[in-house]
Amino acid sequence: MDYNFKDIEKKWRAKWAAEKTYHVNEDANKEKYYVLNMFPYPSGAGLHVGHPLGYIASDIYARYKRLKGFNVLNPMGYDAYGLPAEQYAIQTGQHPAKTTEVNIKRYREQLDKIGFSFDWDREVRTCDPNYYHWTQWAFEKMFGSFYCTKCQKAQPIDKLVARFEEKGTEGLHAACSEERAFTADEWKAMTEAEKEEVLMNYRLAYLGETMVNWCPKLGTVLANDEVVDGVSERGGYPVVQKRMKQWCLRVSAYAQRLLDGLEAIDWSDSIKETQRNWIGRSEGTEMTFAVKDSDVKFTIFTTRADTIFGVTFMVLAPESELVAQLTTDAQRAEVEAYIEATKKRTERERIADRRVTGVFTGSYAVNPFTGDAIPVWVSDYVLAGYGTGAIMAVPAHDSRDYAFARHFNLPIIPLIEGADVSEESFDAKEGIVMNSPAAGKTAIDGFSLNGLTVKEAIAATKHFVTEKGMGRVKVNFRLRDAIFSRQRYWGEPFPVYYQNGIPRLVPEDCLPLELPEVSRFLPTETGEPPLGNATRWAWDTEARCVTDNSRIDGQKVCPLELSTMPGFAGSSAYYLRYMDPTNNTCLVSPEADKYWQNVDLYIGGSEHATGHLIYSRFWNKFLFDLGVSCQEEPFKKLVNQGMIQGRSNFVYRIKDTNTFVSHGLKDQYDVTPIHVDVNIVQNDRLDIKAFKSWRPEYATAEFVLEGDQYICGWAIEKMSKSMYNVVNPDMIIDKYGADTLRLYEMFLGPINQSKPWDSNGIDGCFRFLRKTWNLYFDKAGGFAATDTAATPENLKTLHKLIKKVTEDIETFSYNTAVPAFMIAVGELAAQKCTSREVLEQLVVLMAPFTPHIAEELWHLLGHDTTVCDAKWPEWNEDYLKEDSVTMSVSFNGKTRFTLDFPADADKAAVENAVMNSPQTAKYLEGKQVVKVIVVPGKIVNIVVK
RNA sequence: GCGCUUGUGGCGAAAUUGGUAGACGCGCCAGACUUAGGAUCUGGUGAUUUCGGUCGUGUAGGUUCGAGUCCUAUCAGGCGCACCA
Repeated sequence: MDYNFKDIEKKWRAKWAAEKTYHVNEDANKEKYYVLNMFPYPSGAGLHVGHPLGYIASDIYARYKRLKGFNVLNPMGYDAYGLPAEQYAIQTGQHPAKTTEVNIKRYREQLDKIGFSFDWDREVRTCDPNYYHWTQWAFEKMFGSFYCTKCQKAQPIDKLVARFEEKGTEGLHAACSEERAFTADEWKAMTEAEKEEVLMNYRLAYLGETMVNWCPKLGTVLANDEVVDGVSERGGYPVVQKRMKQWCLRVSAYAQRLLDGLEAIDWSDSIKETQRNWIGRSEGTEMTFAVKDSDVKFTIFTTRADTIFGVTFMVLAPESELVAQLTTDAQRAEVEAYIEATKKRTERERIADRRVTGVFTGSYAVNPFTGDAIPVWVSDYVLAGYGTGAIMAVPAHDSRDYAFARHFNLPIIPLIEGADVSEESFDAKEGIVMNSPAAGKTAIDGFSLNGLTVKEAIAATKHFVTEKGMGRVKVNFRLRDAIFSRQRYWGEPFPVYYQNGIPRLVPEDCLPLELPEVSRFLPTETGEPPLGNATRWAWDTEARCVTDNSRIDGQKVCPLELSTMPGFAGSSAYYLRYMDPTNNTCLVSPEADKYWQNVDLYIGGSEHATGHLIYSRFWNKFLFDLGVSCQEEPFKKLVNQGMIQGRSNFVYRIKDTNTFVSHGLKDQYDVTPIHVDVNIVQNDRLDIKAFKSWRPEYATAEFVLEGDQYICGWAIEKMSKSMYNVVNPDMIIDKYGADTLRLYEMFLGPINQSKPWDSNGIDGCFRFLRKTWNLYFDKAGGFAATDTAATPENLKTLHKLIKKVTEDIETFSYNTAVPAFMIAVGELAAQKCTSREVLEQLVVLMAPFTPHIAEELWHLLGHDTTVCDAKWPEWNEDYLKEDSVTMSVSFNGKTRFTLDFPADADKAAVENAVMNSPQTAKYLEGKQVVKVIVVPGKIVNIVVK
């Protein structure tokens, strides 16, 4: 009987859907296991073979866990809001709601063909009002919270208000945008607008005026992780720095917890390291400098407090407010010209062109240790957003300061014994400190660092600075607050309206605030949000509903916020929503949350390391503080699947002709390589007929063949339409079936490694499935399983396989599990095994990998339940025991021959037998035995002289 | 520049974690069956060799009876961060 994968797969897919085989409910009697894939953004191009890689890997694990008796949650949904979806819609001239709908349908069709065990009843879409209700809800909670740095958690903003009423900011521990100080009386005297403005400084979701990444082409601001090399990640358009009022999330408040949380989760070192880098914790000192002939004081941040005696100039960021205060009249024109010039440069230009630039302000700061006057400069190598936007420059021990000093001819004072700073700075934090202070000079209170190691000197300076009130020890993070508004149409609307200019929340019970229809949804270069085009887009505070724009009167009917939330908003807590996707009263019920806890296994690409994977950890920590999520970390274990690259094929056209030369002969001609559609090439052989009809201009093409074949060249490139190397899973499934595709994708190599797709090896996997199928049928086509007992040989093969496959699944080494199946099936075929007990367990082992064929065979074996409810077999070591072991005998580590021993032979017996064997005698001629090493079951090594 | 990661046949890759390197698959070679083969089945396949061997896991050292595996240095590729003071 033939392996008719088409009928088999179609039949079971229909049945699984009809019987809701993969639907799960909370079940207190069963242990839960939560498997999750990063949900896809449904692009217009559909799935290519790279997309399902992670889904297949997680599906195998989900099915395995189910067979092991766990109650497995394995959901799927769509990340449908955001920039990519909207850009696609704009490019194709359609409404994003429409393209999203169409794309999702296409995705679903493709996904359904691969035989996943997703519970589609739990599907979520980020653009669905029932879903984004809870995105908006979480935003409202963040707006209504501040971060207490003492108890290290989010707290209701009311608590902060109560505190201000009582004590003002005295002894306050709260994360904020800028430090402020006021008394209770001052607070009470503030107007409502003033109070609101103050509270914005502390809210976790706040309206802040900051430098943002503005992308004119996309017509929106972007978060830091959405900007790569100074251009937008989507589309590659230039990004400029612009001061704008934007909604932000105070992610920075959670920086320490985000860092600490990494210790407890099972993620790869590289992703953890990337996140640590992004969070960028840096312990240093803040020191205050006075300005000569002025009342102005300013603070700098340094990790090298020990180098205070080597400070020869100070530098301010061009955006710093201090610049205006410190610029003298004589220098004003020059400074203003410099700042104008800096503003014009985009981020990209600043990165590309690292010329040293800067200008003197005319002011001098006073070194608090020596009283020396130090010139204050402005330069764009100092960033406004980090530390205090001002630095003390120590050219001898910082390469950037060194370059600056060299360029402007400023003094360089070495502070470390033996450091040669004639050519470059000495940046390493090592060595013995000198010149601190220089010989013949004295510092305040006789302070000296001379003779200390750098480490000791840093500590001593910190201590001194703190004690004398000259500054404080400070931890800085590179992690910035996330900019949360986008001047775009296709995203979650903010549940915010403005009453007399003060932002207010749309009442919780009025959520979701639905995205309105607009006449034009295209973004504008000047940044007017498309939502401004909606006619009904104001909030009636009395009727508590959205109303007409025309009726805005500043009191009862107020304008709504017009920007929308960014792509990462909807993807930050979707794993919680899967637990309880249809709940209309809360994001997730406490019962569902308590049962499913958090994601046990999360699979997705490592490109989200500094985006989604930070934001969702932040979001979950916030919900944890609220008591909504019972786990602080959302994803216990993370597996990063590698990218599937494309394998392009080339034909070689002889220049100025329509003749194509086969790959092996191309060097004899002057040829142009041309990409050819990989779908008309098999095993690098061109289907000439298909090629001729591929494009009209090739209809008359002629060929120079090797033998009677045209061999194509190949190269590894990104999988993309323009390279004609996109392999569509539908075509593979049509030709070989979903089971073969699943098996082959796993067989391709380790799951976490990037690798090119190469259709060449797929036949091997198909042959294996056919062989497996044939194992269950006799020559006449009858079903072969009988009630004969399994032979010891059968059991050995089977249990070897159970052990190998179980261990490989547990460690995600699917690529080595597949060969184990191939070997086992080969052995069972050779053994002519027909034993039902063996064949049945083989089917269960295969079920996670190739569910369709397994289900078919399971039913042919006489079961009327699904194979998903079978029990994963356990291996028995007794069956694996060998009667005899083959041990290799080496001389000085070089293997010479092998000998067989009984499995239970002890060291002495083995040594005795080896030393008395004729082979050994032959090798020992004229040599002297120094030592004999016996590793039972493995090797005997004889050391000779 | 800093951090992470990977280097093994013609190709994708294995290697019980220090014990016979190259499992398994692709490709290639030979044979069988075929009108035919880009179908199927069987066998072979690291290099070299005077057929005894010898050499082989990016390179150079080291530890060890024994190293793909551990240590040191170095080279190359991939990824991430990057004027972060």
